[in-house]
Amino acid sequence: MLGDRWSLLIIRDMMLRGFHTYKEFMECYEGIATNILADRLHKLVAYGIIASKPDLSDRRKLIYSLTAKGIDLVPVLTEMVLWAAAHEKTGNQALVRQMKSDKRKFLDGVRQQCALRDRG
Amino acid sequence: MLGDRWSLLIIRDMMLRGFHTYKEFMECYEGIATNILADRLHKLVAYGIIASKPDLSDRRKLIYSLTAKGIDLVPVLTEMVLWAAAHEKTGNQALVRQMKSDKRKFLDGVRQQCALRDRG
DNA sequence: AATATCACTTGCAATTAACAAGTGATATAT
DNA sequence: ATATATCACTTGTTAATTGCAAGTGATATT
Repeated sequence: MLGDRWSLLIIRDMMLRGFHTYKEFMECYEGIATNILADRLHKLVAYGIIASKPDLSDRRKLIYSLTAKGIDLVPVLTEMVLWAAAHEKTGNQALVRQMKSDKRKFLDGVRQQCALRDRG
Repeated sequence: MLGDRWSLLIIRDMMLRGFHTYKEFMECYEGIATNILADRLHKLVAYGIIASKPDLSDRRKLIYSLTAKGIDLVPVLTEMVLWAAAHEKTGNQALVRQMKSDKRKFLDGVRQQCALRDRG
C-alpha cells in the first residue's frame, strides 16, 4: 500500500515541507512521471491517507491535505528520517536536531501544523 | 532503497518473527518470485542492513541476520505496525498490545533478541 | 483574443516483476 | 554407493509497471 518509490516521499513532504499541490511535487521530485504522480495521489486519496479540495482562489488548482489517518503516519516518517540521518548522511540537520531533542513536542507540532493547514 | 514491495516485509519478519533463511521468506510470502527474493536479500546485504553467513550444521543453508543498521530500523517498523493496527484491522494483536503498553521496553526486547540470534 | 498555467491523460518504449524451469552444492534414504 | 530430496539460488520468458513525450480541457493572465 505504501510499498512503492513515491508514496512515502509524498506523505513526508506534505508533513514536513508543507507541500499541498500537484505542481510542488512535480517540481520537487526529479524523475517522477506525471502519470505516476497523478496515480499515487489518487491512490492515497482512495486509501484515505490524503484528501483533495478545490482551491477557491484559483479553480484550476487542487489542494491536497493529510487526513487523520495520514497524520497518524507522522511517527513512522519521523523514525524514518531519524534512521536515514543516522545512517545515510542526508537531510535537514536542523529538523533532525529538533526531532531528537524532544520527540513528543516535535510530533505534536507537526500534527498541529497539519491540522491548521487543513482548516485554513 | 526500501521503496519496494518486499524489503520492509523481509526486515519486519526478521525482527518480529525471527525469520533467518531464504526458505522461511519463500514459504511465507505468497506471490514473491524466487529471483526477486534473491535480489532483495542481496540488495539488503549490499546496503548493510542484513548480513549472511553459512549455517555450520547444514552447509547448503545461509543464515541471514540484521546488522546494527538493520536493528536501528526497529522503531520505524514498530510505528508502522502500530499505524496499520490502528487503521487497517490487521496483524498480531498480542504484539500490538505489547508495543502500546511499554514501547521502550518492547524496542529494547526486540533489539536484544536480534543481538542474541546474531551471536548464537 | 491569444497565450500561459493548472492538473491531469494518452500512447509508446523501456524497465522491472512474476512465473516456470533449471543448476550446483549438499544432505538424506535405500 | 546410488538415487532422490532439499537448499539457495540462476536463467529464460512473459506480463505488468514505469518513464517519457506529447497532448487535453478548464481556468487564469496579458
